[in-house]
Amino acid sequence: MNKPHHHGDLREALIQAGIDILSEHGLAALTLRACAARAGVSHAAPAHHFKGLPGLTAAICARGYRIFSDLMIEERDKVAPDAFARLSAICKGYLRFAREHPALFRLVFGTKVDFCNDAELMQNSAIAYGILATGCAPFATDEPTGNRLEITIWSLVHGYASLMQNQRSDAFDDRDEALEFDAILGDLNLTLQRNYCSESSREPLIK
Amino acid sequence: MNKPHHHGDLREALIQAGIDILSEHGLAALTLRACAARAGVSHAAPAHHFKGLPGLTAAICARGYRIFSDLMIEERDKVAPDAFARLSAICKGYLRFAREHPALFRLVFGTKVDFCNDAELMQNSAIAYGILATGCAPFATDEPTGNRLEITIWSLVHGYASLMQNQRSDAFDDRDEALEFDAILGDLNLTLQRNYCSESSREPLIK
DNA sequence: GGCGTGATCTTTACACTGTCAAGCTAAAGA
DNA sequence: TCTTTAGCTTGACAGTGTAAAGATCACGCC
Repeated sequence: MNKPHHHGDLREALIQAGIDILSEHGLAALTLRACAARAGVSHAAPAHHFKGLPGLTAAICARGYRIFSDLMIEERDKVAPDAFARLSAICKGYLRFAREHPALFRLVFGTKVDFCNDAELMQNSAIAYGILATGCAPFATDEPTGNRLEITIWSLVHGYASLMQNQRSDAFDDRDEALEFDAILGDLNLTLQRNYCSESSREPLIK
Repeated sequence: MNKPHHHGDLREALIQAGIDILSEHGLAALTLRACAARAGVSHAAPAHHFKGLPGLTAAICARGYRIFSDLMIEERDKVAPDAFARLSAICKGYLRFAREHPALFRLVFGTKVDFCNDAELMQNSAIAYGILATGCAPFATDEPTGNRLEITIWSLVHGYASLMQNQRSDAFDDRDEALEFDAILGDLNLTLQRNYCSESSREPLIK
């Protein structure tokens, strides 16, 4: 056999195998052995890089959060420097994650992953939520309700994404989801705070 | 052995076993063999009543939806005959389901259950969502946006319940969730529709 | 180049899982 | 009473994750 004994970058290959398997075969197909086989190693090899299946799962989730963040950033960077447009775009990215990566979405948000033992997962999760929080910030007051607005929007987009993805009701049939969610966001009648109004007017000058 | 060969009501016992196992040991402990053992039968006995593990899972979900509906109805029936109070109470029941039955919540909303082959599951699901829809109805206009309001509230309460249950962010630490969600619902500034105003004033006369 | 060490993998074994099929038990109906 | 059918048990098997022993090999030192 001319296959080297040492893979070279097995940890990364296993994570990517997991992402691919989720994408092609769904959540039920994500097993340690499937990932190992796909990476071209024996079924017990992953044990060196991860603390069992839970460890691999956490690492795939951490990667999932990065993909999630990238989609939100991608959508946000497509729109004009307008606070509402930006928030709307970030939510669009959120919905894209659910739609384009259904199994990964379900893994990330539906499984009981042990956060405390994975620094990368905690970091990537915080980054992802931070993107949404910055999208909400222009509309948040300095009062205690400021945090409530963030919870509201987060609950809204997360709930919508979950229900949309489940497609468990006629209510979600045949819809342009991004368009509808935009309308829902509009229904909230979000009010820009005063300090953010002045920043908005300054931005064209910078560019 | 004085144990009868025929259990007598095995289907029901297996479903209840599943509910108990979820409650006591969490979602990962829900196996065919665990349910069979708990019901006092061999591991292959459930195959006569359910189409494998997916069939048992679907039946447990159907039961889960009933528990879900009961909680929403229970909370709704505690409050005054006021449209907003009723909607708020229904949402409180929704959040109670997530908090009091975390594993069941995750099973019902997080697993890919095959709906098309289980009439009871479809029916119970429709009943549950119907309760929420009736809570929204007094605030829905006859315009196409009427359905949007239902989606909005549904997304909101579902997202909030999911995130609260996951407890993945400091944003959800140390909170009275029912109180907060009430405030969030209040933030929406829902407007009663005209026909419902007249019904409200008629109700005391009926009683 | 040889040797030692540690990292990285393979192999083997085992227990748990769901499913299948044959066989057993017993309840219901003729 | 006999036959049929429902309802279960038993045994087998393949797939799963984990543990432990063993093999391979990369690297550094002499």
